[in-house]
Amino acid sequence: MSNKNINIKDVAVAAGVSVTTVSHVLNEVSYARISPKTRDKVRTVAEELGYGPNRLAQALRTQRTGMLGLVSEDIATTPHAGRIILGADEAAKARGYNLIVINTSGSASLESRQADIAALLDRRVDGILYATMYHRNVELPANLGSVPSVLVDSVATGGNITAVIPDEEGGARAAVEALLAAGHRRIGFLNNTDDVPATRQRLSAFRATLNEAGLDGDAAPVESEPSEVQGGYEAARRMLSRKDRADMPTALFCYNDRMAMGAYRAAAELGLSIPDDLSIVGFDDQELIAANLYPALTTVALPHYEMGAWAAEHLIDAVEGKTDLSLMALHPTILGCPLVVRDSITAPRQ
Amino acid sequence: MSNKNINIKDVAVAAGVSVTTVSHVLNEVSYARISPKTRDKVRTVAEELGYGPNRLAQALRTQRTGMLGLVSEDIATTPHAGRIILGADEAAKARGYNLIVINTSGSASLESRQADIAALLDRRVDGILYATMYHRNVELPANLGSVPSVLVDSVATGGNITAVIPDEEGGARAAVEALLAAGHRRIGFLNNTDDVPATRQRLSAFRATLNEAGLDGDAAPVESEPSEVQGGYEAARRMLSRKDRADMPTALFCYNDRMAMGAYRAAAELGLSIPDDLSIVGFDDQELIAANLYPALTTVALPHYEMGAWAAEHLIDAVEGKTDLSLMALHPTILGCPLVVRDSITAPRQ
DNA sequence: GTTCTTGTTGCTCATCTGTCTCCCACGTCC
DNA sequence: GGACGTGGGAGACAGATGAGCAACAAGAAC
Repeated sequence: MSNKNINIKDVAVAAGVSVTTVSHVLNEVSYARISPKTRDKVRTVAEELGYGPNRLAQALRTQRTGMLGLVSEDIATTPHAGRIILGADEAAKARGYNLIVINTSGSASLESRQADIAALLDRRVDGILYATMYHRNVELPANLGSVPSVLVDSVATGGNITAVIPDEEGGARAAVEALLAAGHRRIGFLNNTDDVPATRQRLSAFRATLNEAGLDGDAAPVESEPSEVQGGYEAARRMLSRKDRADMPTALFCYNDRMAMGAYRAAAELGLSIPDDLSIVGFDDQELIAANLYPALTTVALPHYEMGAWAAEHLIDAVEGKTDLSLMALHPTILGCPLVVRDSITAPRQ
Repeated sequence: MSNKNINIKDVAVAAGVSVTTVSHVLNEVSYARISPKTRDKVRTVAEELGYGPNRLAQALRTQRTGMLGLVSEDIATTPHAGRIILGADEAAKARGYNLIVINTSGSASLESRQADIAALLDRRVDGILYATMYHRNVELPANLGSVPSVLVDSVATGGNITAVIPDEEGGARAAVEALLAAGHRRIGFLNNTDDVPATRQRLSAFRATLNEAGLDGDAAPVESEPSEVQGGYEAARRMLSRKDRADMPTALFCYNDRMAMGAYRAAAELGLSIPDDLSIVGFDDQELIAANLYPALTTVALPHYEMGAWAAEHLIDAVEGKTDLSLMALHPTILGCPLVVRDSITAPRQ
């Protein structure tokens, strides 16, 4: 398809019919009565000429562009953004849509983000996906509301916009349960210091899961540091340098893979071998880290691909009138965070 | 700007002038003679109404969409893709263009990649950026030629399409020179086994740089493995387990940061401390790894952001007739790979 | 057996989407 | 009657869409 410079009129002339007929045939207009012979002729000619409709003209007339705007915060900083884009792109492509991707920074002014949305609206996108790079409450540009939109990986401060987010609690639960299942009873948590939902939810799930296993979740050791490698290192040093040996955790649940990476180093320095002396679970499944640490890190995957695909899918449904987004806007949709088993968990010694 | 549903006619009516006049004023058409009063009036009204031109109609009329297609191979696999997109997006945005991003897989069939290009052409993008995720020769879809295009991070097998690639040799040279400058004389190279240009070019630059320093580059030790962490580990084990201690390298140049990560582990196992016993330089500057290893890895950065920006910039120049891409197509443009100094290099012992 | 009505089938015409741009019109002042 | 200053009209871009027009057949009325 799509030899530029061939338009519907060329096809009409070559097939010896009117433009209208070509349009009717190619769009399979239901009420159009056209003989099978003519239909064949039109289709054959269109094919031969390599005709593809000019989507601009089409969009102008039908008031539908088949384009979705994807504004993504900090696209380059994390590999997560790529997975969201990939999921959205594949879902969109499967339904004949394309993505206009615009990068914005999480620290960008509201005006600049508003300008990005405006650019998308000027292009008459059918809907907008607004993706943030970590699950938190965001303040949305006001003009976002003028077109169907879905939030990816965050919820809006004002509420009432459809959103998909990861199941932080479920993921944390899965991580802790994996440690419990391996036989661990003294489990520590290296938490983040940022005030984001994930921090609170992973912590509460951590405690709750321990409580449900008959342990004292509220007494379980937690050390908080910034969620980087260095923070993980320091939190782990503190936690693993406890006075009483019998008190020391045999397993660590880390807020993310980067902190887990720091914990690996702390363990190495303290002469603790992973997983024999210390089991570790991470969170995020940043493959570059998780798969490449030694031993490879068992961790919880964030469903970025799935969130991107879910968002695109439902946005398109809304655009096509198959769904009412406002109904879904009441509560964010929560997608599971599966455990990715590698080699960093085993039974505790003895 | 861009309150949907407000069109130029609304502005014309509200301002009490014709559509033509509004168009003339807003586009600052040079030959249009319109009184300052009228101009003010039109602009004020347009502002008040929140008018923004419908880019679709504009594009249909002017035969220019202000959109660039970016087809990116394996967008989600590496963070590099994000940097290319970011560079391209920022350069494009600065000139009023937007990007339609389409993902494709490096292993996708030529037809499927051709279909992606076709979708872009149907949307009448002004030009196409074709980004691959590692610098190699690619076979391009034939329909790419029908619109100005630029290859990012690779060169075409057929040649004669403008391309930007990283300066592999310069980067390797910088890495080796950093080791030489620190005083190292016995330097090993952990190379990749893939048959890509980078493999050959980094190797030849490695040898050449040593030769120029008065050393015997051709005798310098090289171990090749797949360019992953595990490969780096194995190559480093072999290289660092040489019979003769006096023969052992005091510094390692690694094909990429992942291999360097493997080398770190090998060094740790062999009781070699980095950088005191062994200096290491990587390549790629994958921040997640390079900045987070301990000690932080000195490495060579690939100019992905810069390549994306360069490509968008020159593509737009070509679209706007300011540049003739075919002139640049003769030789790929080469962008520098700067050394990123961290903590993994120091002077050799004694 | 002819003419008229009615119904189908097959396809086309006119109009619309929103914007740009070439060309023309009108008035005024020398 | 030009020159100048101001502004408007009518396509054109490429396609979508619904009303409507021929052509023909079958049945009805005479």
